[in-house]
Order: sequence, then structure tokens, then C-alpha cells
Amino acid sequence: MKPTIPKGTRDYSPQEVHRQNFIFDTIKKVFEKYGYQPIETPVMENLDTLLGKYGDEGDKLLFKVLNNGDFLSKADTDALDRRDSNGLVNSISKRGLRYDLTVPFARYVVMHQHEIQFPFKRYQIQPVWRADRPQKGRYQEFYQCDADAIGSESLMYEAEYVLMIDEVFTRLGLEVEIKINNRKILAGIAETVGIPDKMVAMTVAVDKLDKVGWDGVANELIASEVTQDQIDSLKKMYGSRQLEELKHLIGTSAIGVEGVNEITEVLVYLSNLSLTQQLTFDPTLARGLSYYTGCIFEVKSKEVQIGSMLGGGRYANLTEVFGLPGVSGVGISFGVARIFDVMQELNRFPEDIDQPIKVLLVALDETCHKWSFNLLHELHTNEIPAHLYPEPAKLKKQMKYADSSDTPYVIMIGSEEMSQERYLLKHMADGDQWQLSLAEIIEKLKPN
RNA sequence: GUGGUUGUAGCUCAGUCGGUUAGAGCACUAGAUUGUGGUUCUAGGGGUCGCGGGUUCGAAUCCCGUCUUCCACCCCA
Repeated sequence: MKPTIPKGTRDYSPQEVHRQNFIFDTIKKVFEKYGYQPIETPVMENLDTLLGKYGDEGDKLLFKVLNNGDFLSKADTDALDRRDSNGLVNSISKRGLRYDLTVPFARYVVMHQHEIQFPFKRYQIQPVWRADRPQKGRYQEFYQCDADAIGSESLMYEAEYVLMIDEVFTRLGLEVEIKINNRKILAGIAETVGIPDKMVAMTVAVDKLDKVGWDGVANELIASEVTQDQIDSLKKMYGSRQLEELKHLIGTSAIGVEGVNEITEVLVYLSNLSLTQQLTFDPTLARGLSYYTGCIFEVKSKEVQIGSMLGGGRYANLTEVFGLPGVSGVGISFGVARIFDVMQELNRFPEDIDQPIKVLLVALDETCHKWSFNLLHELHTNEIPAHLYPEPAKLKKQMKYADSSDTPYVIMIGSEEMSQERYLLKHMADGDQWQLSLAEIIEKLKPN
């Protein structure tokens, strides 16, 4: 058979794993520095934990896991006869793959509420799955790195996430725009314009403003039965993207003012600190899953055309459906596959993260090979990543192996070297070589 | 989920109007070179032309289906 992998998935070869780990480590270091604790949750959740949390679109993108055993005998035969896939799902699937890390976290918080000190700050680095149609930078399986703080309404956390985002992308050597908005502002705008019932349609349309312009937005809104007057009014609201001006325009909407005040407070927290990346208040930003209620975040690359590399926001009541009302949380989620693709395209990975094997031992005959096995052990004892070619093959073949696997050093061991206990150490890149004792070699190759 | 696009050697790609045994570069293997990789030269191995069906005397080439890739929507990290 011809081997393939499912669509939207990818293999990671050694170099790619090293590079992905570099991203994980960078994010993890920042998370831990800010006092976040790691947790992990199962790849599968019960379907009713996941359903209804991401909107209708999200539900469609959930991977369902077929029940074990003779699931068809328990299937809803009416739905089956009608060829009604959606109706059939309940009776043949009770589990699904996690779609994000936030909803499983909310479930975790409720289940473990008695062992948790609130506010609880946790981070989580695990893959998630979405049955989306793949595109560049869009996969069906990808890692998310989430940090969330739950059990506090303080806007300090929003400010803290801006700092964490700024630090992570700066450490990765990327140039990004951090966008921030607030769902309450969007609600306030909808209210002011007179379309509070059409807020979702409005945000979805306005989110595309930069892409399709006002004509495109207007067309979409007219399709949602928004009047021309209301569109004009909306256009006026978005005439300026300045917070002060918006506050004035939104003045009659209590929730809108609240949203503006929240953004303002976040900016006050940040006012005495300097950011490396660009932070923008963007009232067109809709973003986020349906559970967001307050501030929302997004990060876009300023260097590469690709979807957002981070999303996040505040969810006032996500734990309520699991039986724990009144607990507010806020968090961010780094999309590692996209960050990886951006760094790959821009060639931003440091060079020294790709070299696990430092030296290849090359033995010239069977006796030397056995002897070299002891040398190998000595190197390992001294924490030097080393590899002995598995047989005393032709020198050319062994050298070529070292060369094409990018091993920086080779040690040659022949009968002469063996008897003198001084070995030939060669640096592959520039061709320099020295006759050295094992102790000298260890000294030279030892990690600092 | 909707519309389009792509698939030929391990990789990147040629392949005319449907016509004989499907090619190139790189990579790989061996030798030139019995203690030195990269450069060079010589020789060699490697292909169900994504998969299934159809049209035809004859299909990599045309048609249908399907899978995959990428793109635009939708939505998202």
C-alpha cells in the first residue's frame, strides 16, 4: 500500500521538532515567569462538553469519535433511514476531539474547583483538532499554547497578556501587530446604530472592512436586512478609530461605554511600560469564539500574509454551563503551526537548535570498533552527544554519513590511534584536524 | 460546507495533436580513490503517470467519480 497521512495533518522531522520545541520553550518560559501552572487534559472530551460552545460553525468542525462495539445496533434507525447525519450523531458518537483548550479548561476548573485557589492561572500546550478545509497555515491538527487566568474580573490580566504576547513574539524575533477590542464596544455600536439584534451579523461584516471596504460591508449588511440609514450611521461610528471619539459617539449605550472604559483601563495599566511590538485598538476586530464577552485579542504578522497567530479574550461565564456560575476568566492562545510557518518562511530560527549529534566516531577495523565503543561511552558520560558508526565500513562511507547528517566533528580511530591512545579529531566545516587524547577531546567538545 | 486548482522517479519539474520502450536536473548506489566528506568524471538502480471506472485499435494526455494539495469564500490559531 501507499502510505499517506490524513488531510490537514503533517509529519515533523527532527529539524522541525527541534524548531517547534524552540517555540514551545520560548512560550513556556514566559508563561512560567508570569506564574502560570501547567495542566493537561484528554484529547477526547464528551461531545456534550464541546457542543454548543463555539457557535454553529464550530459544532460543524468538531471531530466526532465513533462509539466502540456494535454501535449500529443502538443507532437511531429513523435518522439512519432518513440519511440524517446530524440526527444520527447522538446515537453513534458520544465523544469528540477537543476543538480548543479553553472549553476543556472550563470543564477542568468546574471538576477540580475544590482543589483550586482562585484566581487560578494555568497554561496548557497540547494539540487540538478542527475538521476545517485545509489551506496554507490552516491545519486539521495543530498545537495551541494557552494561558488563562480564571476567578477574577481584574483587567490587570488583560494588560498582563499584552505584556506576555509582546515578550513572546519579541523573543521569537517576529514583528507583529497586537490588536485589542472589546465585545461590549461592539454591542454598544450595534445598540447605538439601532441593530442590537443584528450584532453578530454586524461584527462579522465589519471584521472584513479592511479586506472588502465599505461597499462590501454594506452589501453583506443589506443582505442581513440592515437599512441604508443604519449602515450610514455605522460608517460614521467607524469614521475614526480613536478611543476618545468612539466614547463620545457611543455615549448613549451603557454597555458601549463600559467597553470603552475597560479598554482604557487596560491601557492605563500599560501606560508606564514600553512595548516592543505595536499595540492597536481596533474596533473592527470581531474575532473570537462565541463565548467571549469582554476584551478580545488577536495577533497578526506584519511580515507574512497568514491568518492570526494568536487569539484570545475574556469569557465572563464559560463555567456556568458546567454548573459553576459567576466565575470570569480571560486567556490567550498561541497558534504554533502558524508561528512555525512564519518563522520558517522568514528563516528566523536560530542555527544552534538543529544540532543534536556533536561528533561521529569512525572506526577503521573490527578491533578499533570494539575499542571505540568504550570511547563512545566516555563521551556520553561527559554529556557529549555522540554516535559511533555501527560497523567499520569504508572510511569514505562513514565520512559521507557525517557530512550529510551535518555532524560537526568526526573522531577517527585506527590501529595507530588505538595503540597511542591519541585520536584524530576533525572539524568538518573547515577541515582542521588534531591528534588528541580522549581527555583533550572531551575538553574541547564538552558543552559549556 | 461552496467554488476553483493541483497530482508524472526520493525531491523539483518536462512530456507536442491521444501513438512505439515516459524523460531531465538534483538525490541515491558502485567505481575512479585500500586512512579523509564536500568538487569532478564514469557506470548503475529506481515509475501501479494519485486512485477507481469509462471512451478509444491505442490514454500520463480525453470524460466521470474519488482522494490529496493549494487558492478564494465561510470560519478560525
